[in-house]
Amino acid sequence: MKDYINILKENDLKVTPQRLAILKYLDNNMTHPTADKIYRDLKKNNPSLSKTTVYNALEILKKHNIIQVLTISKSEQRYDSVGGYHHHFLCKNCGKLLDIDIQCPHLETVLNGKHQIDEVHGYFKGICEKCLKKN
Amino acid sequence: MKDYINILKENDLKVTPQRLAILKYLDNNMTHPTADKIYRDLKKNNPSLSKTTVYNALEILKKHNIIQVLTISKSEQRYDSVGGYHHHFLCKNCGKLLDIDIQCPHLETVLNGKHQIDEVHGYFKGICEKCLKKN
DNA sequence: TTGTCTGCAAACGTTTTGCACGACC
DNA sequence: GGTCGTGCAAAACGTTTGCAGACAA
Repeated sequence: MKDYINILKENDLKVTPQRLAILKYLDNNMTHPTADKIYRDLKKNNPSLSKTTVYNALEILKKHNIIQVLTISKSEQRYDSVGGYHHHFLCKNCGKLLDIDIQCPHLETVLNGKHQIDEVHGYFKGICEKCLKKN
Repeated sequence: MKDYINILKENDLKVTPQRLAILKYLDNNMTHPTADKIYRDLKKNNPSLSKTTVYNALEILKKHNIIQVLTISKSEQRYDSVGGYHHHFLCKNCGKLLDIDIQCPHLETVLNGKHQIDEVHGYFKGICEKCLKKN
């Protein structure tokens, strides 16, 4: 188990139970949840939790590059603990959001000659393996 | 000038002045506007235009792959006439959304073995050339 | 103690929905 | 005449803001 307390301290962030819970939740959750999903799930064990706190915590964790925001789904943001450089696939049939562990360093290299690239998001949409087999 | 009427007809879509205006606007606009921007600009020459119509038209054009939706900016969707396969760069400083005309066929090829890939979105974020020179 | 974080409620901006009217085949 | 598109208003949804009290350092 990761030392979430130190992750926060290393980034000069105050350690609060809420931040720890969110950090831990994201790190153990491969579903790339929305802020609302995080809120609803964590509220079960912490009934006083507020949505504002979830948004605040996500915002500050994002600023320190501890987590990243995915905008692959329209009209809602999904969150991801930044465990190595990877891309994402969204199944338009079942809605699952999967990690894609292949890269394309080619693109970033070419681009970095002109603009300064801070973030790279590869979003693929279609029908996932499981759904293909069903039909 | 493209034959927007035929684009609609080929897709078995009814031809209306509103759809034509939106199609033409998107095709001649490199800024990847939001639905609201499209609405505000087109309303100048067509005061009776409603937002619902803009959303309806964008939705049906999207379904027929005549246009595509970009989710690179958070909390708002931007639209793009699908003129060839390309990626996008968002400048976090000036907010400009630029077309990137390089590709990475590698990724899609690998992925297509497992999942069925219908859409590929490459989103790059950082500081654009112009903003870099200013500072 | 001091500055920051939390939690509530209200506001906000974008997108969606329900419905009546109008246009077109 | 029946289907589909339009336009208005209202609702829905995710997110942000203002503020008072609570907490971490």
